[in-house]
Amino acid sequence: MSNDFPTETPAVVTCGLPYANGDLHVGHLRTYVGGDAFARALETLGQETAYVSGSDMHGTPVAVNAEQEGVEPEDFALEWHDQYEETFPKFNVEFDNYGHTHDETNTELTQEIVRTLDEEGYVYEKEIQVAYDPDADQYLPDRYVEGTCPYCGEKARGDECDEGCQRHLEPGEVEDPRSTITGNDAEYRERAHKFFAVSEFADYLTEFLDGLEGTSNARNQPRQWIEDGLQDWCITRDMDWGIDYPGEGGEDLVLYVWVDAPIEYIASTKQYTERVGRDEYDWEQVWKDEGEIVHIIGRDIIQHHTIFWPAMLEGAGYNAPRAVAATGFITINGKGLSTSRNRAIWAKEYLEEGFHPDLLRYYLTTTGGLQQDVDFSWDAFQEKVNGELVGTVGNFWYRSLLFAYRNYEGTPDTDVSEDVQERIEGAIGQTREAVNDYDLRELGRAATQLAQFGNEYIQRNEPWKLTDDEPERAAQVIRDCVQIAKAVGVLLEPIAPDKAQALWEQLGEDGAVADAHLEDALEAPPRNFDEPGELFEKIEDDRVDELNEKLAERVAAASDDEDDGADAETESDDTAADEAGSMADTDDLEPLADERIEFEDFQDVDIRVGRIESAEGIEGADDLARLEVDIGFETRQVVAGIKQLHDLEELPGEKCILLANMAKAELFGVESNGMILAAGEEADLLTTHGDAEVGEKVR
RNA sequence: AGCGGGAUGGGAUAGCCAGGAGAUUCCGGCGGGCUCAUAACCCGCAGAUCGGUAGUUCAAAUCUACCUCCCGCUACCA
Repeated sequence: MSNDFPTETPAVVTCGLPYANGDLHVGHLRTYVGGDAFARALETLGQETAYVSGSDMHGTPVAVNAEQEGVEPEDFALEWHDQYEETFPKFNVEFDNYGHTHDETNTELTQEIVRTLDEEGYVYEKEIQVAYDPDADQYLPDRYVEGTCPYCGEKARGDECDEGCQRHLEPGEVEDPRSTITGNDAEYRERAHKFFAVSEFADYLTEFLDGLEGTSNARNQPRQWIEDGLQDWCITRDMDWGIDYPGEGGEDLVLYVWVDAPIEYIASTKQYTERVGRDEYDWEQVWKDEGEIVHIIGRDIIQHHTIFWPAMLEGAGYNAPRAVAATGFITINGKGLSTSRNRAIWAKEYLEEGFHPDLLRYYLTTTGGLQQDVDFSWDAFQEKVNGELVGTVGNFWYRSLLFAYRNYEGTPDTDVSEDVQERIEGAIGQTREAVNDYDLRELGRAATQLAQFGNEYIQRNEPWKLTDDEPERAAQVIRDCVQIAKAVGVLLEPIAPDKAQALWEQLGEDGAVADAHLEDALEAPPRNFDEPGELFEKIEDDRVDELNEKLAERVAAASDDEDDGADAETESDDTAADEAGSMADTDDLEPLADERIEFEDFQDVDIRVGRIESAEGIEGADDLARLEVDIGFETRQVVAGIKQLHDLEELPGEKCILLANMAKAELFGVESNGMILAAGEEADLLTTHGDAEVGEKVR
């Protein structure tokens, strides 16, 4: 789009709604901080911008969890909503409006939009099979039901095949349905539901994606869906919790959560207008007339924002989004973030450790590209903070301002040199480009590289040597440095607003650096300012060790809990089995096979003598071990479920029996090329007791 | 099975969409400088078959095809 930011028309930046169902962690923060930084950067460019979001209150998980806690869904969700609203400002994530999907604005707007879609002929009614629990006398939407995936045959939830092919499942698709509430077998009943004719938008969406800005994954991923043929979308559910379906024939239906959730973007903007006035910001102009809509989301909800949502907007006569920027996930120490295993850095925890929010903001926005998955570790965090924020930015700020203060009581009374002026202009250009590329890392780099230039500049010119003999040149150098310091502050504000503001105040500037525009980076700072202080503090090694230990302990404790839980469930069985095993009670043995096979059949099986070369556990798997087995001709990598049953260190050197022509398989991402033979629950390894050589066939 | 992301000097990353002298930045190593500054900062050096193979091209890290390996989501059954 040639229509670069800043545009004549106002912009709205949104970020994916946090689902009111659990604590916030760094994975969430990456999206909200990213959106916040982007919105701030737009404003620095002089773009009229609103940054809005809200809590996602509806849907079955909230209803289910509320039920388990014995509270009303609304109260349950509101509690989380309140917590989110409190937490965001602590990370300097400042929404112009933060609402929730259950409030009046969103409820009304959602119903209005659905009504419009209906009137425009995009909504139709269809009888579908809905799972129904006859004992509990209720219908079972989405995750209230589980069963078998019709596509791959795996166990699946009502709304998606979570364990198998990952397909999104429409209501009525799951086979062998069972109620998750009662565990009862469910039956399918005919039930009239409302459908949104997404399929009619295929051509529109293809064109829409061609012009969509943001990250490439958001543009490419949905194309596959369109090529495969779009399915119409069931937009109603048999539930109490949600927004009532507004049209005829759906009196006891509520809207599917993904209908009203994105509409909160509009509703939240509307609330903002209602608060500040239409002259200040006009939500209708942005959403209906002309405006720049930018969605910052996690990469797990791309389809909703690039298929369903733009189709809804188009069908209801609203503007299409200009950009969808989808962030990658966060891993912790190289492993997947797991809330159930407590392998996560929680928002609350980070704050309790006493770290400044801007440090995490900087880390999350400048480590890796926006759509890249990013690893978080306290070591990397320390390295980035100490190296870039303390060493480069903080140090430059401090040495420049301190020198200026001591020798000139502020900004030396002279003009900025041409070279430095140009260098700052270059950084401004770099920033402008970064924003238009939705590249937050580059945004940060524009600032830190300028600070680095400042360090080189002061070093090269050595003003401390000039003050006596060449006072004018010294003043010039410091004048330049103070200007660079100020420019770095303006450029860094979107990412580290608090620290930038602190610098602003040290420079004796009035007002807020957040209100400054890029051009202000070239305006002279006040003539006088007070003695500056250090704005960034080093993180010591001891501190990092401590944090790593805490994290490790926590993760260990969580997996212990899990094991305990599992043990508790099966403990009696295990004990019984152990005793039975030693007594070889035939009642516990698998019955002998009745069917006989021919010798030819046995010939199909290629069993060899092997020697285990190495054995190591597989990360993340409790039982699986990766073995390298020498079978004479070659060494095979085999995955075996023996990790907990054997001392892996003792295995290398042991002979074993290996089924060599077993089909290859991949377990936990590790290829298994063969199968080790073992007996019984304890996986007692089969071996030879004579001098059979490695590679010899067993017959 | 599947889907997505990745493979670039010791480690971590950029560049790839819009091909053009074998490449960015950070950390680490080695050597030097400076002392205004938070043992900080500045300069220099070492180090790479840009995962593999084939192809398109005058030219490929960059495009195409295939392959190998890694990581995440799902799976503990080999």
